[in-house]
Amino acid sequence: MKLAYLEKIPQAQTALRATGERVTEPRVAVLATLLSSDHAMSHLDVAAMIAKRHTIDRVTVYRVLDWLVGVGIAHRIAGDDRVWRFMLNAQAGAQAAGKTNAHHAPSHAHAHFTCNTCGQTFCLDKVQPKMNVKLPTGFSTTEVDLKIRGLCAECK
Amino acid sequence: MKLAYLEKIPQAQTALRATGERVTEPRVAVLATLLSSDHAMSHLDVAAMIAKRHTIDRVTVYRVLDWLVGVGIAHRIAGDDRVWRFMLNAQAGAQAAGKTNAHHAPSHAHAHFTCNTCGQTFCLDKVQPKMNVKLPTGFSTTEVDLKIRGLCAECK
DNA sequence: CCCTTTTTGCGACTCAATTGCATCTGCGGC
DNA sequence: GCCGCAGATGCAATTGAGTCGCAAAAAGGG
Repeated sequence: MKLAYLEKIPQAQTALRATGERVTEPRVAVLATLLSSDHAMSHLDVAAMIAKRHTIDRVTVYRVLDWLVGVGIAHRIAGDDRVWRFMLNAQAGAQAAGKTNAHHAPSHAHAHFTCNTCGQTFCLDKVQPKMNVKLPTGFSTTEVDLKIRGLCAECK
Repeated sequence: MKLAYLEKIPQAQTALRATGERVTEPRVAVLATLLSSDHAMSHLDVAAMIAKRHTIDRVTVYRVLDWLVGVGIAHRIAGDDRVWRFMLNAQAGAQAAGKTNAHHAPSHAHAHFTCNTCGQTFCLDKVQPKMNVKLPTGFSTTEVDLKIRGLCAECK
C-alpha cells in the first residue's frame, strides 16, 4: 500500500501521454494516486497522499482532478457530506484517454456503494443498473447514477 | 401558486401536531412551503419563500429542515451543486408522522430526476428502482438512491 | 535554445452549512 | 388562565469545500 503510489507513476505517465495533453508533475502525481487506490478519493485524500513526498497546492489538485474528469480518465461522485470524490473510469488504466473526446458517453450509467461505517465509496463497475424507470411524459434521460448505502465487507 | 403556501398552513399544523413534537411558527411555515411545492427545494428556496410574509432566520430553516428529515416527514437530496434540497416523503401529507419512529425504513429506495437545464429536482415516487445489483460478497444494503439527469417536460 | 501556450502556486474570496450562546416560547401541569 | 422549563429560535462568528485572478514557472514544438 505504501509503495503502490510510486509503482503507478510510469503507468500514469503513459496514460497521460496518450491524451496528447501536457504531462506535468502534478498530473502524474494525482493520477498515480488514483491508480493506487481501490476506492473513491476526495481532493483532500489525494492532496494528503501526495504531500507525503512532494509539495502540491490544493488548488492544483482541484484543477487536475477536474481536468482528469474532462478528458475522460476519471469521474466524480457526489458524497453525502457535500464532498466530491474521484475515481478512475473502468478502463482508464492506459488506453481510455486515447480518443479525442471521451467526454461523456450518452446514457452513461454508474453504480456506487458507500459504507455507512467507514465511509469509503467503491465503484460497482460490473453492475449495470438496469432498471424499469418510467419517467413522466416529456422527460428524457441523459445520465443515471445509482447510489447504494450499506455495510462493506470490512465493517460488517 | 402564490397562495398555495397559505392554503397549506392548516394542513401543515395538523401534520405537525401528529408528530407529538412542538408545533412552532417556523416549523409550520417551512412545512407549508414544502407542501406547496412540487419539486425539491434548497434551504434558500424555502427561506426566500417564507421571507415574503414572515421573517425567519436562515439557521432556523436549516434546523427545521433537518428536524423534518429526522421525524420522517421529509428527505434530503444531494444536488450536483453541493446544495441540499428537501422534499416531502410520499405519504407525508398528514398521517406519515404518526408512528413514533418513522425514521428510516430499512431498504428505503428513492428515485430523483434533475433537469440539466432548469436545475429542478423532482421525486419519482411511482418508480421503484428495482434493479439487479450484485454486490461484492460481504456487502449489505440499507438504502438505495437513484439519480437520473436529463431534460424535463418544460425544458425539452 | 527560445518562444508561445498552459499550468501552477498563492492569496483572497464565495457560499452553504454548523456551532455556541443568550433569549424566547410552546405547552403540560397547576 | 397562569407558570415554569425543556426545547426552539435568533444572531454572530466559524468552518470548510471549492473558486477566481494574476503573476511566475514549466512544457513542448520549432
